Amino acid sequence: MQSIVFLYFCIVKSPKSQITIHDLARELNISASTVSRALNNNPRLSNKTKERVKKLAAKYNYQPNKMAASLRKGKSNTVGVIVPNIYRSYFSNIIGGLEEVLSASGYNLMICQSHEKLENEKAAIQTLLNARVDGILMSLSMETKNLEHLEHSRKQVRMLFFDRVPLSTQVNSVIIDDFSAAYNLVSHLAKMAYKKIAHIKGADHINVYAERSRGYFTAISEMKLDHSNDWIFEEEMTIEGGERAFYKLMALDNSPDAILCAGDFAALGVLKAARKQGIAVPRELGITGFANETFTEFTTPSISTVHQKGIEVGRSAAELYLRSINNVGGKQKAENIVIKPELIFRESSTRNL
Amino acid sequence: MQSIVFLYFCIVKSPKSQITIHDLARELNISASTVSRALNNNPRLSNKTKERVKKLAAKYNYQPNKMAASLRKGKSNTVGVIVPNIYRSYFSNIIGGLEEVLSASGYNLMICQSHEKLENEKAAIQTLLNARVDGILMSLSMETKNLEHLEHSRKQVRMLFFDRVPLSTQVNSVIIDDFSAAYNLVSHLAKMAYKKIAHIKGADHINVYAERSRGYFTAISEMKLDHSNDWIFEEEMTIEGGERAFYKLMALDNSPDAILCAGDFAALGVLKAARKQGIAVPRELGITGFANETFTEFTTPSISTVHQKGIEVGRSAAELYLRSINNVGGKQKAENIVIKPELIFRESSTRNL
DNA sequence: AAAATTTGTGCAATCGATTGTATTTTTATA
DNA sequence: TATAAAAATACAATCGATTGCACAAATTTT
Repeated sequence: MQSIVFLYFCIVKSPKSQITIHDLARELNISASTVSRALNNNPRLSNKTKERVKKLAAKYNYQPNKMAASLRKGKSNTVGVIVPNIYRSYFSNIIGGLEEVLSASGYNLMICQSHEKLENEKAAIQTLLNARVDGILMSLSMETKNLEHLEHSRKQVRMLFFDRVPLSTQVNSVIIDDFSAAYNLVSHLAKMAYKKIAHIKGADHINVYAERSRGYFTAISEMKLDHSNDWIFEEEMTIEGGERAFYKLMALDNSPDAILCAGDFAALGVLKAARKQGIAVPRELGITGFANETFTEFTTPSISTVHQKGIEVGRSAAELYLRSINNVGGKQKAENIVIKPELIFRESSTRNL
Repeated sequence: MQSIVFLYFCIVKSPKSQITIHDLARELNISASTVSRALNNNPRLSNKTKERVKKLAAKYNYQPNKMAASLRKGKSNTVGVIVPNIYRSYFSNIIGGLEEVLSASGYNLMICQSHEKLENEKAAIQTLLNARVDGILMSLSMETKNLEHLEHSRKQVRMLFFDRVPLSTQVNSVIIDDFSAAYNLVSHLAKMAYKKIAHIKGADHINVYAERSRGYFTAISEMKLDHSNDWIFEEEMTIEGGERAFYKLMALDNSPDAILCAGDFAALGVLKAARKQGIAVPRELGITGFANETFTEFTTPSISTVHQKGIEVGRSAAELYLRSINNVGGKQKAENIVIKPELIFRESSTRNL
């Protein structure tokens, strides 16, 4: 008796096996292939049959098994996405943009985070290849300096990079114009009569940081502004990184009066430390960040920064990806899209002269 | 000639078809089933054979086709996640926690956003069912008032809810103790000698908002604090919602001296409006929020709020899910886990008396 | 040395949908 | 009416991995 009750629980609780085209075919006394064709609107079938099949499918709430279809078609309609992490608003915005475009074209997203570790990046690629994604859209982790681990995935699926892209290889990519953004920030600071502009920079092997630095140096030299090697610090783009750099800069005989930070969190660190030291921002010290994190709008003073248009980057990446897969025959040249970011001038760098 | 060149491009550019167990079997002169067993460490095989197979698999960088395995096993090792959106830090933290635990157990995540729309929620469920996920972990959208659309998915896959959970049905769920959090915030405000505490509340059909309100009302009545229906506003949890409520509250003859907001963005709206009106926070007006969004730490004054421990919620949800699937036979009672949130007292509600 | 085990592999069916080819049915034409 | 053409549908193989069962080889037991 006991066991019967037990069995009853199993039956009720375990997920019911789903309806297949064979079930439908049996009930309609037709073959499974006809059912398949009916559901896919194959022109070889009569409308009458199509109607009958669709009606029954609707009645039973038939759900096609995508795995079976994918296996047969050799195409999963899923694309993998790897980002350093989804916490940062820039990346979650990119994902939003990707999803918007790709889901409209019938693709699913499988999202992985590298947490800035090469190991995780490799593992994520494995996972996505096993899941037989049709393509991988990714942004490199901080630790990724060489691209060997991408070689065999490149052979198996279509790849596309956004934001943190390989410097060397010929691949489809979407980035923003970090160079101009940094250049224009310097120009803005100069207009605000800041004379000694320092730079807290990120690691040079990451293209975005390299470009921001290049924009800074180019602007400084073209505008013939004061400069000094003492004003350049490579740091982590974190609050602590910003604080550390700030204290070192303020300890100099010849301290700067403005700091271009390659990231918002570093800018925030500078701001916190400045407030603690009683240095007036923006009057005595101008600060700019990068990324337009939500908090930059609400600090006191609010922080000038660069809106990287994540959603737009995501959309462009998705569109470029779709274009590349619909162009299988054609000679494919790597396409590199550059999105113009938008400078947002706020209190931290705006002073009345 | 032209066509040959064309073909050449096709071959080079199109993803190479991947190695299968049959390829390995052929090369080793054994059967595919033996290869499969070797790779799965089946005890019936000799170590010698296993070694040979594994070595060759490594050499060719063999990737098992998960779709084929899933199809055969009737189990995809993928779980679907539906959140209102991934931009909000609470949800991205939950996803982080889910991923941490589930990926360690060999599961992949497929993430969908409802953007607070019932339509999107339904579509996401369809998509996940088609992808044959093993389970769906979700948080309801704002628009979801009735649960009919969940009925058939409940029959097909295991479901689990977090944060925004169904009020009625018996299902596994993970929530935080919103009631106590709100209760304790009121108690904290009372300790700070605020006498007239208002409440900007969310929609009552969402459990989290209902619980926050209940905590507020219970505290007010148990502590015998002043109260008035004029001090209660249901609003959207946005900056604008907070601003609107603030102006209405300040227009009263008997204005409150503290506002318990059911969300951080509303609290931020209140803060912005108060600053604009020259009302001193926290001296003249106490403010508290909910969610510990990043910006709450960096506003001036910083905002007191509730840390909802998203990562922990995500981990618990994942663990509960794993427990539930490993317990197929057993009588399954719905389990409801409640995480204790952490109150974070900052400047916006802390005054020296 | 013959019989009984144990161990190692192969065969073939299976998961569910798709699709080239074959077959049947219907309609049009001679 | 017989025949050709067109339309509708069925058959069977396929995608790649898994697994129950059968069978063969090696080992142990009697």
